[in-house]
Amino acid sequence: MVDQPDQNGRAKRSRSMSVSMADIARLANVSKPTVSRVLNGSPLVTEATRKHVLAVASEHGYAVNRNAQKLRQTRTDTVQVVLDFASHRGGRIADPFIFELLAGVAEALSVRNVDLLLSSARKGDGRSYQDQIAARVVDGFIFLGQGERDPMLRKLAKLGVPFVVWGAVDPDEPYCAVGSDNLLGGELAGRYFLKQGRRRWMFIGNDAHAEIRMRHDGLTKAAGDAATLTTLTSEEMSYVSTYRALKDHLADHPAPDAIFAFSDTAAMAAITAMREAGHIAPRDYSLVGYNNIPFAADFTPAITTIEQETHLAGAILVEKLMQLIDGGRANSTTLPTRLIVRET
Amino acid sequence: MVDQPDQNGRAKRSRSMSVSMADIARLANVSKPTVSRVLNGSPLVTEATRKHVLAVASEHGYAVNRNAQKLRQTRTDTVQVVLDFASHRGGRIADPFIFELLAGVAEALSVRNVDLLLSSARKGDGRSYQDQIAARVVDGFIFLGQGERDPMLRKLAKLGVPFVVWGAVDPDEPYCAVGSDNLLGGELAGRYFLKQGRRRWMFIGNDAHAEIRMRHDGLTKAAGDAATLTTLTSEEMSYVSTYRALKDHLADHPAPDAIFAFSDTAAMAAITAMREAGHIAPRDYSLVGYNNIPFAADFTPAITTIEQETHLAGAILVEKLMQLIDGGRANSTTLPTRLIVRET
DNA sequence: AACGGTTCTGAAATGCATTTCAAGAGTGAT
DNA sequence: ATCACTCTTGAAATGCATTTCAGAACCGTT
Repeated sequence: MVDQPDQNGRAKRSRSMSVSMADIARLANVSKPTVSRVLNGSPLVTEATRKHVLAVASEHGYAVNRNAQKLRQTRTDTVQVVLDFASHRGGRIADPFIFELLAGVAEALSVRNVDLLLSSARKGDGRSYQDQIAARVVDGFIFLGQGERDPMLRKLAKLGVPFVVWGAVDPDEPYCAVGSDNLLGGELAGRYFLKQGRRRWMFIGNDAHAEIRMRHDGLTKAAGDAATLTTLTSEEMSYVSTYRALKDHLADHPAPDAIFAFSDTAAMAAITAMREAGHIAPRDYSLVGYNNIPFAADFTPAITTIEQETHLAGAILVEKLMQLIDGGRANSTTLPTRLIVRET
Repeated sequence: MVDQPDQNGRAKRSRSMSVSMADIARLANVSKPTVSRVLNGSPLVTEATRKHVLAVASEHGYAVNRNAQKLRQTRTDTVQVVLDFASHRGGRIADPFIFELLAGVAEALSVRNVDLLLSSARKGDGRSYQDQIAARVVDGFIFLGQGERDPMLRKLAKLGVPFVVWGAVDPDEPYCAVGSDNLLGGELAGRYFLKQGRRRWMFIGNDAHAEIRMRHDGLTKAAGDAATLTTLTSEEMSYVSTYRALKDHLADHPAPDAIFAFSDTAAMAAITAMREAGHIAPRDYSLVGYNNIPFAADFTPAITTIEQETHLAGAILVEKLMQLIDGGRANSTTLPTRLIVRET
């Protein structure tokens, strides 16, 4: 029934190579339904038959053909995770944050025995996502780190495609988004600055991204009348561009005594630029980064930062998506953030 | 035939919701085979029928049921990428290197229209991988960043499961591995040191990993009689443990005038530890890291490092795997590495 | 011994697309 | 008008597991 693979790591694929449920049924002297029931843990079979069938199946290395199975069932038990690799490829990956999020999602799916189909964000109009559902490839989608693709997502939501998004939470959007409480993140940074007695704050980040804008808003809220706030923005916001922008700024402006950077990478750039202008943290200014990337703790000085709980985030994203797939509804949520105080 | 999804992002799932090829055939007044031929670009159909069928299909948002399709065909056009998330989860992710590799693989698969099933490395004996093949879920595997799982891989190879591995290339192993030319990497670092006139070298890394051992070997080879070589090892080799180990070492040993670190992260730790002992690069010593992580260029001082071509690596891994899946053979290859000279 | 009630098992229908093989339609040649 | 061909098209078989429904086997009752 099954051909022997040869030594060279290469299986001969004769026509009837694979074992089917019918084969197992025949070999075990039972019928297909019985085999099916055994394999699916149905309580309707006798312990004796169960053991016997299991033995035969295992002896022949039989595994249920998942395609036939999925063809018959409504569920595919597969979720597609859409990642924006492209934005990373050229400019390399700035933050390992998305990777951690992916790990969290992968773990949560694995616990539920759901497969993870990974794909890169397509240029697309969303039609390809619809097709994936129609083709019964996946039950739903998790979008990670899409910057600004709202129109497509809105359309997808209208079509009834089950999906969840990691990103800014906006109650007006018709889909379920999960994201850190960015407003709180900004506030936490602000309160920390107040406690340190800082009064001339700077925010580094590009408000074009909803998530970053909210961090900015949180900081503004915390500032109130107690502090002044300047903003440093550049299009790209990589390490290098942040460094340059800050250097330029310091050339003809007074230095801030507190900096809140939208990412730890930007925070490191800020520290370097400030040091070169003679300003040392925490002596001359306080600084808070974002994401708590592994290296933030190792940097000299160790960076005070806002942590987003990636593991929890993955679990919640998956939970919400499953609710949608089960035909329920799921509303957006923000996840708590936490200030991790280090040297800066 | 198709129900309207309602406003709430939630499709009603009535029994006969989905459109099948038979439906399209009926609606287009042709037979199933004709629809199938149209959708698969067969040249056997008239241009007129082709257009008509395509129009009907698109009008009804029809997409071929991939499960039925895969059930019929021998190929699944899906590859499983196995990643060692677990090693990252607890201790967070040290290097973004694996992520870049993943991006390279994802891109290469996407070009070939092959789906990517992402999974975390299981404790497993390899049985689960065999089952994935038997269950016709995937055609083969790509293992990324497995440290030491050779016995399992050897077994898998003997079973004829198509797979490729990113890692140390050992011609004695019965499977196809793709990896950087670590020996060359070590040599490049050594030659660089020689050119700088350095004579008292240090290698930082744990030889338990085959890849790292080869970098060590390459360095040793370059040293020849021209330089002395000490080795600094710790079990874990994170930033912190590397930093501590080097600090301890410097307390009662003379400082090296050249350091080759197995990773850029370790290189940063080394720079910090050395600086605190009063040794500044490149004034007092030369340093070469590994992987060219994005931050290596941004660090102060900018780190000289060895680059592994992740994008190319992804493409090669995929190419080799496809050869195996097509029933051919594939032998292991090493990919060129490149020294990127920066400040250190 | 006969009946009602449980348990367990199997035959057949079902989900959907691909492929083989044969037949139909159309063209040109004789 | 007929034969030989080439193009297109369709009926039916196939791949495999799940589910429904009916039947078999067995138990305890009366």
